[in-house]
This record gives sequence, C-alpha cells and structure tokens, in this order.
Amino acid sequence: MSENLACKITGSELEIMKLLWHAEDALPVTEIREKLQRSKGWEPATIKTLISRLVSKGVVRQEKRNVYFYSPVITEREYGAWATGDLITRLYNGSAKDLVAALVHSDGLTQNDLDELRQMFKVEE
Amino acid sequence: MSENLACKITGSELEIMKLLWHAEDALPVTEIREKLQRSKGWEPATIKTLISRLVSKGVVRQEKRNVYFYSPVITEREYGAWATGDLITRLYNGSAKDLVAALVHSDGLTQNDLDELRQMFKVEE
DNA sequence: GCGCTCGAGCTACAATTGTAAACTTTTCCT
DNA sequence: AGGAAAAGTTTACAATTGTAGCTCGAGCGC
Repeated sequence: MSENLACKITGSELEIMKLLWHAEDALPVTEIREKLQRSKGWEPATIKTLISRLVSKGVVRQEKRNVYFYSPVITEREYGAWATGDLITRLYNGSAKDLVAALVHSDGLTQNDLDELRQMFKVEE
Repeated sequence: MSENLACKITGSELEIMKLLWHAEDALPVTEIREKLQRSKGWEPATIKTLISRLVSKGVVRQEKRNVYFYSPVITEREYGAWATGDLITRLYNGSAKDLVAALVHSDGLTQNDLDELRQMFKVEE
C-alpha cells in the first residue's frame, strides 16, 4: 500500500530523487551538486531550488548536522509504484495487465527478458 | 519502432486523444465537446484550445468538410508504447523487465491478472 | 436576405516547471 | 577571530500547461 502520496515529482526533481535513492546515507548539497553539476549541466542554484521544492513537497527530509543532509522520505519503489499506477490509470484503463500485455507485444523486451519474466511468474505462483 | 514521435501529450490533451482514439471516425468539435463538457466540466473554449495544440503538435489531423473533423495521427498503441518506454527509461533504468517485476510484486495485479499473464507468456513463447 | 449562433482563430492569464541570480547567514580555514 | 567560501533563502523569469474569453466570419433558421 502507499497511496495518495500526492507526490508529483517533476522530471528535474526526479534526477535529485534518483541520486538520493541510490545513496547509502543522507547527502549534503555538496555531494548532490558534485554529481549533477557535471552530468546535468545545472548551476548550483538550480540544484538548490530543486531540493527545496522536494523538501516542501515532503518527499525529501532534511536533517541539520552543521550543514543540512538530505534523504528521501519515499522509496524509489513507492514512487515507482505510484508513477506506474498513474500511467496505468491514464493509459491502460486501469488495467495493469494491459500494460504488461502491451510490453510483451512490443519490441521492448528481449528474449532474455521474457525468459526471466516467465521464471518470475513461476515463482510468484 | 515508432520512436521520436516527440509526442509530449499533456494530461488534459490526453483526454481529447482518448476520445478520438475510441471514435470510429473523425469527429467534429461538436461531438468532442458534447462528451467532455459534462465529464470534465470544460468550457468549449478550453476544448478548442486543447484540440488546436494537438493539431500544432501534429498528433491530430484536421480535415475540412464544412466544419473541421478531427482524427488522431498516432494510434493509442503508439502513444502507449512511447509513454511506457518513457516511464521505463526514467524510472526503471531502461529495463522493461524491471517494470513488470515491480508490478508483479506490487498489489496492482489480481490473482486473475497473474493467471492471464502467465497464459500470455506461454503463448508468446 | 438578415440577423443569430457557432466554429475557428487569436489573446489572456494563473499555476507549474525549468533554470538561475541575488542576497543573507553559516561554516570553515588560517 | 576575521573573512572567504559555501550553504541556505528569497526572488526572478521564460516555457509549458490548464483553463478560458473575445472577435470575426460563415452557415442556418425565419
């Protein structure tokens, strides 16, 4: 479960989230900046803005220890579930199955993926 | 297959698209309005704006026959594939399999869905 | 044939998002 | 301790999105 998180995370914000999700521990701006400044070409100010917005939205927590350290409040899984559910609602008439069916019939899955999925289904029996 | 459609369809616009996708033939504004005015509470002007934007984006075609008739240029499938791919790229590290795995492990699928999917995988072998 | 109504096109305007500068307050180094 | 540099805060501004009004011209009803 984990619903009405009302967590509309925007594209740019998501980059920050991904960084935080993959970090072991809370991160100070310094580190966030370090990673994204290069890869995204963002100015420090931009990064700060995004972080602030995430904090306002309640999806990132900040804890003071000299300098603020930031960590995600929601997990990547939770957000993924929410975003996926959103897509399913909007495009697949609420049917998760339809989404999977679409994927299976598209060229998005390799033979190997299919094998692994089949395996997964066996286990989940 | 069917990529760089550059078709960023927004939430409101999608409502129009869905209507067009499910229509047998091209529709005049009248009909589009008729369906959405009630369900969405949109003013006629709003609907017109959305349609125009879709036409500008090239995802809806308009053909003159007394009054304009509108029909989708891209199929629902195509857009679904694109949007799903986008989600996969953004959240599942490009792995469609991961998305399905997430779904399977979430509570988004009923036992019945699972059965049907299993069936699907067998066939797709 | 002549308004009236509606479709079509243009303009508007607030909220959100992407991107960032300016200003203020802490830290940290020497 | 003093000041530079970084962290944090406030403000900005253009693009996109959601929502809609205004105007003009053409087809429709009388």
